[in-house]
Amino acid sequence: MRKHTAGQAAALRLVDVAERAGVSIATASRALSGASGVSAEMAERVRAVAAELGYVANVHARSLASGASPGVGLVVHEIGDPYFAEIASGVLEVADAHGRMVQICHTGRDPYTEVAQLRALVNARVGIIVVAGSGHLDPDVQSQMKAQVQGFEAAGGRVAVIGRHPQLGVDAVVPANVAGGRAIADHLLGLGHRRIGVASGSRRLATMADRLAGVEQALRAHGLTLDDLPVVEAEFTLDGGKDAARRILDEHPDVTAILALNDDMAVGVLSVLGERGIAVPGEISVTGFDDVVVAGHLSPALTTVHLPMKEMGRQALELALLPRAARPRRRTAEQQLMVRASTARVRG
Amino acid sequence: MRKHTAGQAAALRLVDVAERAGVSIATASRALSGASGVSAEMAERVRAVAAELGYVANVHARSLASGASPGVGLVVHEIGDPYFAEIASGVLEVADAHGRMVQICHTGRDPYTEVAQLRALVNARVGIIVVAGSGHLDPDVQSQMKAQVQGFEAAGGRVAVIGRHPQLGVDAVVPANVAGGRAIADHLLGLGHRRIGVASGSRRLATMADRLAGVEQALRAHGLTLDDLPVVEAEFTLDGGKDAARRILDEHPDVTAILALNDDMAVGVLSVLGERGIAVPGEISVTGFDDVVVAGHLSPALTTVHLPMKEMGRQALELALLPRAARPRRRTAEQQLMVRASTARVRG
DNA sequence: CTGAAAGCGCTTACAG
DNA sequence: CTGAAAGCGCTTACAG
Repeated sequence: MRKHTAGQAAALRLVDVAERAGVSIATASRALSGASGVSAEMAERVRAVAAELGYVANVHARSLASGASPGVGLVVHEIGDPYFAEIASGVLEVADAHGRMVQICHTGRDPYTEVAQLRALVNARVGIIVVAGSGHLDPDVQSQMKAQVQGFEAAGGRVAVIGRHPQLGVDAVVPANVAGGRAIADHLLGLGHRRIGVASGSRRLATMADRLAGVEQALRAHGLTLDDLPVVEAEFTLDGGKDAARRILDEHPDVTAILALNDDMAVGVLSVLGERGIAVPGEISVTGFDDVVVAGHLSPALTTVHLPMKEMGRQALELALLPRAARPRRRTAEQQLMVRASTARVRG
Repeated sequence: MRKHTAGQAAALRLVDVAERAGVSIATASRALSGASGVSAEMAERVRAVAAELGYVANVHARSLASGASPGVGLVVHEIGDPYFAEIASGVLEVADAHGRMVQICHTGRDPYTEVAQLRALVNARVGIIVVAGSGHLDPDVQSQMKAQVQGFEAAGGRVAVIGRHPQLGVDAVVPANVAGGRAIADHLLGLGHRRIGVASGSRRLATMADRLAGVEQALRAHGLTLDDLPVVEAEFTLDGGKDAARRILDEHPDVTAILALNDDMAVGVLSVLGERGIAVPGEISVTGFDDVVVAGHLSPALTTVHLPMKEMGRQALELALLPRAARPRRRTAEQQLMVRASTARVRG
């Protein structure tokens, strides 16, 4: 007896369609999957019957039989974070257009959790994986990531990453983090700032390394290096930004600007400056990075580096939808400096 | 020959574990799924072997054989929207804790797309569906939703919704939208505002109806009704807020406050007021609804109604994880008025 | 408690 | 081009 007959919901099966169309399930299967080896009229008839009945293939049966899966897995650090939410939006848009479902995983910003989520996705037999978090500089993390990814691709899976993942060897959409870091630091230096506090996330992340490298390039043109600046590491979040701001202000009360390595941190920085009654940009200038949607509406409107997050999400999935290339593809996502109200010429 | 032997990634199967443990696959299956009918030591041995080998069951095979699926589907209007991103974060957190993967779907705010996504999820054979968007007042939409949901639950699926969905008859987490609407309108009225423009999303949404009903309750205490106010319908987004603000200002230049029915719209309203050089709250007060994370950091900090979005996401999935009850459960998510800098006593 | 066997709903060589 | 049959990796009555 069929399962689920308790409800009226018992889904149609391929046999139902085949019977109604007067063909074998083999023919019905081929017609529906668009495979060759069926006459045009036969295929048309089967498809018409399927459409009429509202038949949709059971993905589990299909995946089990074919070994392939249409599912796409998306790994983000934290979906509540606007940066990842906007990327996810782009991924969903493209997935939708291709009739694919996306499974989404949190890592909570822990690299080993990321490896575990990757494994979970592989076990869930998705056909494509998009990793939206930055690569990690730790060799142990890298090799574990690489093992998962290679196993997955060897089995026919496709993966694309957003951000630089050293050594991973897969298709990637790489934001212009170095150029962005250079641009935002140049902007601050051009306004006369020299005592710049940097609010950074974990420096083990490739994203952080790249943004800092850009900052360093700009500094060098002015005879400075990062070592001359207070660079404070904290969580790469709003609360982390608060934390970093407090430490910068307490230990280096003479800073005239705080350069946060993402907008979330910048919001936290603004919040602490507000609490302490420090005027922005009157007394201290503040910058962010990413340009999340609300950045232009903050108090004050945030000077930051724009990155096209949604587009990055779209491109990553599009890359992964392409057949695997002999050598990994790489798309660069351009940055753009957005000068707004949170920065001004250095005081005094 | 086994599939996938091209790569080293050929996943282990239950037979591999069973062989290694010296038992039948039936016993191995029972041991691993925690079913009864296996001796404790046998079960322990099998589990040890599975752990050692790193075996994870193929979800597709398992779902196909058992008819049940551990997957959870999440339907949101737009994942790039902070309201839904925060809800999703809560859902993912609980899903993670239960070892379940979540498939996420966009509706683009279209009710018929929502029905279609529901159907897609049912076809994907998830075991649980969480619908995060507001219910719709259109009877045709309601009956289509209901048909999908009932079929799904009849087949053993579980669904929970966030927001009021009239007639749906499923477990629900319902935010205190009426009370919130009353509170925010009361606040404005208490400050002396009478000419209040309302920036609303589609009034076909239950959420909108409820928030407006709350506003109306507050108005009545002052001898007013909604009909006395300019209520402008637009997209329930930042751009929709801009649109609504322009129409309100152009057609009713005498308003002293604009009450937006969510924070996204409020941000758009603030943006237009800024463009036109209208001081907030000096000339016009502005309020939002939801209290997304950045609301307190906007320019000016937004007076709004706090809703615990992440917690709502958690609760919804927790409800859906429970066995179906005789009558639908309902949890209320409390609101809290957050008075910040965007509202002030009416001028002159 | 344990195992042999049927079956879940598909796809895909293999014949014809 | 079409179909009968094996097989994908599990679960679950059914015997023992």
